[in-house]
Amino acid sequence: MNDDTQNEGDKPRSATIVDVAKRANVAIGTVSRYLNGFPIRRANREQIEEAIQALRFRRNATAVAMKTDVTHVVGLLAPSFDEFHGAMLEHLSRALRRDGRALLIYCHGGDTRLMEDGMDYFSTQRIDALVMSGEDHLFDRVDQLIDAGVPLVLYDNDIAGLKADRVFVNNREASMHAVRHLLDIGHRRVGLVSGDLEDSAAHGRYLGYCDALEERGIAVDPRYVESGHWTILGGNDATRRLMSLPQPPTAVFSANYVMALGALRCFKDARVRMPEDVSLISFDDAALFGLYEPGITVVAQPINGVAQSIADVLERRLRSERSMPFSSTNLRCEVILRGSTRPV
Amino acid sequence: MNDDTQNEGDKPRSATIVDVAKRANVAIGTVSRYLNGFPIRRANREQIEEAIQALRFRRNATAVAMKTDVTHVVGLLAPSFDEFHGAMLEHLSRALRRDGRALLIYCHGGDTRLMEDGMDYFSTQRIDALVMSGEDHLFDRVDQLIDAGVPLVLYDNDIAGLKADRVFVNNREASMHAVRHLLDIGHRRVGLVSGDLEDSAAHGRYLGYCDALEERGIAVDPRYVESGHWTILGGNDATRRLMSLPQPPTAVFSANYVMALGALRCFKDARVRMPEDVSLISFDDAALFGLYEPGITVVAQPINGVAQSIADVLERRLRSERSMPFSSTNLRCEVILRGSTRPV
DNA sequence: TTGTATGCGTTATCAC
DNA sequence: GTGATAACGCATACAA
Repeated sequence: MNDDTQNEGDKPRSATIVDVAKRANVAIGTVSRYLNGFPIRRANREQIEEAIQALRFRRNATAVAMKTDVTHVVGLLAPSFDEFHGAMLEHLSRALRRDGRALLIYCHGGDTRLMEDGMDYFSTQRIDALVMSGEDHLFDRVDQLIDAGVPLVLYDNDIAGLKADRVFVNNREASMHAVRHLLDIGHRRVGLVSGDLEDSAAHGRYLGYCDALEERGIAVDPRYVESGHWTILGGNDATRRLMSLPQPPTAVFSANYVMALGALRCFKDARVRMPEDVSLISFDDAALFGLYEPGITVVAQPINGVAQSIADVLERRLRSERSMPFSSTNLRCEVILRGSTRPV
Repeated sequence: MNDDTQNEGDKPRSATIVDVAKRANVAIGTVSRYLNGFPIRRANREQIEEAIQALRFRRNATAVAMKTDVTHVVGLLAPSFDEFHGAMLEHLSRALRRDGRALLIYCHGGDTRLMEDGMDYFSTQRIDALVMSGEDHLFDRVDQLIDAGVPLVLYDNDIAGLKADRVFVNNREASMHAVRHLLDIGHRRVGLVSGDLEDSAAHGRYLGYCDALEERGIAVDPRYVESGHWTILGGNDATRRLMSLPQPPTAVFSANYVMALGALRCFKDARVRMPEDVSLISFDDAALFGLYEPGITVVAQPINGVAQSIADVLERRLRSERSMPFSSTNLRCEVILRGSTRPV
């Protein structure tokens, strides 16, 4: 009866609860109950534990998922894993892990086809929930997924009208503070390197920019608003257009850190000195922004807070009532003053 | 018989192949064969396709995994998702997706307990393979996973003695080139901010450093080698120790970009000018390194190449013989000269 | 080709 | 508490 010989090279069959039950001389149901923390007669418990050890038994998560329809896996759909989304992922991964969940990731790189493929993938993969940075034209697909019973948490960028939990930052207020700071130190011509304005995040940051200007009685001049489409190249182009205006801005506000990289590149190429010739403030803090000479003033997002909030709302929705009302969390960003902004 | 009413708020039961078969008036086996691309009578195919559309049927990946013992999910165990590992993750995610696989991630942050928990998690989760940046004291756990039939791919850092595929970069040669460059421009006292020397990556980079010095007849002085333990704070400390030597180095080589951040911070705090007072060269290229004033000379890893190689070797091993001999890939890094290194 | 039946490893529902 | 046994959704061997 010695069955220890595994097929060399091939995938060995690992022990199941049936094997454990046999070896422990108990019923399979008893083993299951042990595994799920239900009360067990002491003698049986010891037998079972011995068997589990000896057989190196590990519960097959796939089978559990199939029975219970719960995978403990959460999907994450993100455009990239740059410093911002990477940090986000890292914190979220850790926070979810504390609740016994893990992240299945899909990275679409802004490519529409890939996004759709990603949604497709997630709808067959039976995830417990989906976390994503919203993309407007995915509305229908996401909506279907929700209909199929998969809870959704939106972060970073909204998709209006979806039955979902939301965790965002106060884009509008934070941007207003940022621009207000520039106005406070005397700037009057402030350029905005914006994200795609259809994106709620870009829109919010744009509105905050407007708020600050209007508050000081400065009319919003559309020529000073250029979209950098969230990318480094786009940010570079946008900044260049801004700086070649007849009256170039004396300060630039970039709606994310990637585009700020493009702006820095532009300043460098055009030999525009910062902060002597132009001030810069950017959304998102990056590791090097504090080290860069001069340090770059930023609006720092509470990335860990966002991650934890996502994990929290997920835990509540998944653990308790799935029908609880949808929540909308709004976290505060912090303006960190550094050397890149100075009075005109 | 109208069963379209879903339990409001609760998880709706989604259509199975049984439902599809019923509606299409074919046997369940036929549907399965259709799904798996086997030949099907035309009339049946049309019926089935209609049913799938109407029922919004999506194949249940969990059930498939249970039957076939293949999940199409690959585990990734990484210390963090900073710029390096984030980029790695992004490329790997995309490369794997092309072969129909996705990544289940676990981030341990260098915490031993979390690493072990991660291994635990992956051994119940029935992943098709595990990709990881090696951690020496995980040898036993990883070995068990391999015994359980899970192929392993090591990248970034090795664990010696494991039956695994390996995808690394030429740490030793690349480091030699980097240090050689410093010597070429006249430096004689070159400091090394090293990673933990037990790590193969750190060791390789250290050896390359030694190679270059010895090649020029310069003895390796242990006082010029300080470990920064891969972290920003560690790198900062290490650099500080280096710079407070009676004869401080005129050039510093940092074994990764995170510690280079610490070095930069040190220079900044100590008002050591770069490159006037000290030259710096770092392993890994970071987005801001090219923009930083002066640009930072780096040894750039072919991150995309690493990711693609991992995907390739995985595809081969998973698709064809699981028993194929283990491969070891070694990719070339590229030294990118920028302003942070200059002749003494 | 197609239909039928069995099993993958668990959980859950019964009687006992 | 425990032991049988029926699912879960799918793939597959086998007979038709």
